[in-house]
Amino acid sequence: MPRKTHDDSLETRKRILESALRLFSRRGFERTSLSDIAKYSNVTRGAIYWHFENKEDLFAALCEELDKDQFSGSYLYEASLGHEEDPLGKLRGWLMMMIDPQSTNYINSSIFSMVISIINGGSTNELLKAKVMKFAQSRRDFISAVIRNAIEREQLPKNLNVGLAVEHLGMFIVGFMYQSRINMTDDVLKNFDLVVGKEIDVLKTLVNQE
Amino acid sequence: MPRKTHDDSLETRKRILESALRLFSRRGFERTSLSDIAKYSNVTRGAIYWHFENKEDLFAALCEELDKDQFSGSYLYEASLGHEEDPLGKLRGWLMMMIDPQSTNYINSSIFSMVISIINGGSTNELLKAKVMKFAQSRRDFISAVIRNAIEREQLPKNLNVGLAVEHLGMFIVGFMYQSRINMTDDVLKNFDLVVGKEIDVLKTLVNQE
Amino acid sequence: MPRKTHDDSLETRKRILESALRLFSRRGFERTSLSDIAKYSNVTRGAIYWHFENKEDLFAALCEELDKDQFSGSYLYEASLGHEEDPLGKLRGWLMMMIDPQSTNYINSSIFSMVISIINGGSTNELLKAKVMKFAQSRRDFISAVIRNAIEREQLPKNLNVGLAVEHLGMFIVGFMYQSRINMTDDVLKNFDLVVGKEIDVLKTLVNQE
Amino acid sequence: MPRKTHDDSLETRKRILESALRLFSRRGFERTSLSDIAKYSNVTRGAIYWHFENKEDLFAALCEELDKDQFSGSYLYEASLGHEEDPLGKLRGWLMMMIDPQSTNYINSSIFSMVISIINGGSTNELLKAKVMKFAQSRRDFISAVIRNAIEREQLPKNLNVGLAVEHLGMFIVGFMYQSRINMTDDVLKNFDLVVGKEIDVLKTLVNQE
DNA sequence: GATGAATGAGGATTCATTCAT
DNA sequence: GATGAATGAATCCTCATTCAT
Repeated sequence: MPRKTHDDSLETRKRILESALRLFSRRGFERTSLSDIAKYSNVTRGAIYWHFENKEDLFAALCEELDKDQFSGSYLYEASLGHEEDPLGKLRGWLMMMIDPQSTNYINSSIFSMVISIINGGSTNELLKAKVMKFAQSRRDFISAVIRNAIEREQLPKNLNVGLAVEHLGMFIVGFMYQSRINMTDDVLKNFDLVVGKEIDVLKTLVNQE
Repeated sequence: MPRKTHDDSLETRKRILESALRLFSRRGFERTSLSDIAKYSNVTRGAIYWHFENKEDLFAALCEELDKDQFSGSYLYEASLGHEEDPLGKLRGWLMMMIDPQSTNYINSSIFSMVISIINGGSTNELLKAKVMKFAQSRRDFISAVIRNAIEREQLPKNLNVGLAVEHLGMFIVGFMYQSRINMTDDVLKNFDLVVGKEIDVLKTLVNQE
Repeated sequence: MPRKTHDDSLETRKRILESALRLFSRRGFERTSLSDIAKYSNVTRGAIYWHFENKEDLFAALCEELDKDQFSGSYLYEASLGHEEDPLGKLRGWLMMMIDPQSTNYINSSIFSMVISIINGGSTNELLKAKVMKFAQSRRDFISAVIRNAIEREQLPKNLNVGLAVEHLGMFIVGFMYQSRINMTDDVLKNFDLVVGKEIDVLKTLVNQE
Repeated sequence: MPRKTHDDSLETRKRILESALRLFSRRGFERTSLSDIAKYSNVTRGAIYWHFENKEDLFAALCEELDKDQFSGSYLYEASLGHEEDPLGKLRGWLMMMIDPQSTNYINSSIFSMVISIINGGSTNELLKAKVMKFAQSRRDFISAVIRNAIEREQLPKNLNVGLAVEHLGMFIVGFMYQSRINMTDDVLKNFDLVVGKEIDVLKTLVNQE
């Protein structure tokens, strides 16, 4: 039977999004059917279509949602604030959470395989691509703010190539994520603080060349 | 139609594998249908089933094939040979080829999205998973050989944490690959030699900690 | 939201019926969804169900509505009145309006495609069929009255086969309608007065045979 | 199990087309599902998709098929031949067959409701529309040839407005068809030879006006 | 009176797979 | 060795309909 109140409706929508996140990130966009999501959320397929236009739109909405709160309240968010005194330290803390299964950082990361599947996989829906891109871009922007903050606080050199640094961090994050999925040896997990430290060290050296 | 010779048959098989590589790496495993591959290879779907048991088997065969010659004749291959005098230099050269669309390194790299899609995507075919894992492992082994070689030649420190180094390089490669798919800024491409240089610098420091 | 007055309610009902007429006649019964009608009327689907039992009932109501005023105030209506002195002239005028996109005659005509879609399309709702039939019959009755009137006024022969004449006119109207939808050449539109004239000439000859 | 030989395949295709004709003309395009057609032809839905790209393509193929043989061997065909001495007589004979349930003329006629549903119903498939148009045009061409033939044989006046005549006949045919579906009185069926005669009489008068 | 939420049946379409030839 | 035909299950999506509010 239909949900009665507006709140019930929001609750349903939330349940669908949560299921979608879980299943998409577990099995990928293609291998997850709306049926799966419906079952997992205890709603009918029709309900999904009430809240979202189609499967791609659901994904786009998911991206938007994650975009909104992927960093809120996180170390990264704090690191991006102007008054933060140790942005680099916070960034480091945020990176360290990538190996903590409890953290949203950990969960959100898994969404990236979908991002790539959508962008690269030949979806012809330009609107969807745009939203997904925006999601990816948002992370860039956040990191960019943190880096600028760190320059301000003289934790990073003045002549840093900010664009390059942002991208380098992106490679680091994505690279870790994927490797860890395939079959990462314990070596990395055990030495993750070392690895993160090296990444930050490298960041410091990515200055503009004459 | 005339009975095909053994050579013709091999040729067909090769054409199918090539098409599969191209299409899988372009659109992903799920979004590529056997129909697509058949069309692209100018054979019928039936022909694919003559050469391969099913779609997953085709993918596994592809992995095996790539495994065989993904590094043969490449800088990486040379770097792994015992008599190579500058293994680190060759490794560097190999990494640099990741931005060259002509190189097999470039093409093969893109196969990794599939690897992840298979491993992560919930395929229940253990045999397939095993083959795919083996493929991924093979790259590890090769890189491992190179690194040992470099230690031998004193280009890398004796107390290097080899496993960690291998994994770090893996993260670097995969990270670059995926970032470049999403929307990498020119910053990285323009400074790719710098970036590769930093990675090698980091490698040198990944020593076992007391 | 405020409780609507009785007038508001009638207005809503009217809006729905108007939209239904427009959309049904444009796209046909099947291809028009209640959603389409709701959007076009700026009401919700639920509102439609308040006023009508279901889609078929909406259609039936539409037929009844059209039935009521399809001819009121038109030349045909005037032609059917006992005191009309030139019924055949009025009939002619009414037919001429079939090529005038502004006239209701033009619009109502297009409702016939639906009528056929319902009758022919295998609806199992006998009540609906009856209503639709009644609608079609109503036109017959009107035309019949006009023809009798014309006989009275000696514009048509006494021994006219009235049933046949009515049907012949029906064929003429429907035939024109459909042909003009497919791809009628200008020949007909340019010579429409001639064509209408011929139809009336024929009418005059449809007398009972010995 | 799959059909074995090429002939079997043609047989399957034919069965599908026949079922489609029967069901489409009985229930209309929209109300006929591919499932219905599959069941009626004793094949699976998949088989339909082997032979036709989609539902619209099936319809287009049906039109093409009907186009090919809608007039072959009929009176109309004979009437269109240059050596026919009584084209108008044959035309008349062809028209008379519209009330014979056994004749293809009778069956084919019913396809026109679909034609209109497609053309008018908002299909966005331009290719389909073109094919359907071609089907409709083909009838025009045939009738046109007959009329020219009749002029040649001096059965129709030299200064006949051929385009108008063709269209008038079209209106007559379609008009009859639809009226007979709704609820035509016996008056027309009983007097059909009279009605057809009148139509031919009218044809003779559709001359170009000064 | 009307809305918003949800259902569920059914429809078109895709696609891996099978198999007689 | 390879093809063409066919199957059938799964998937996305639409839509009439219901009903608590």
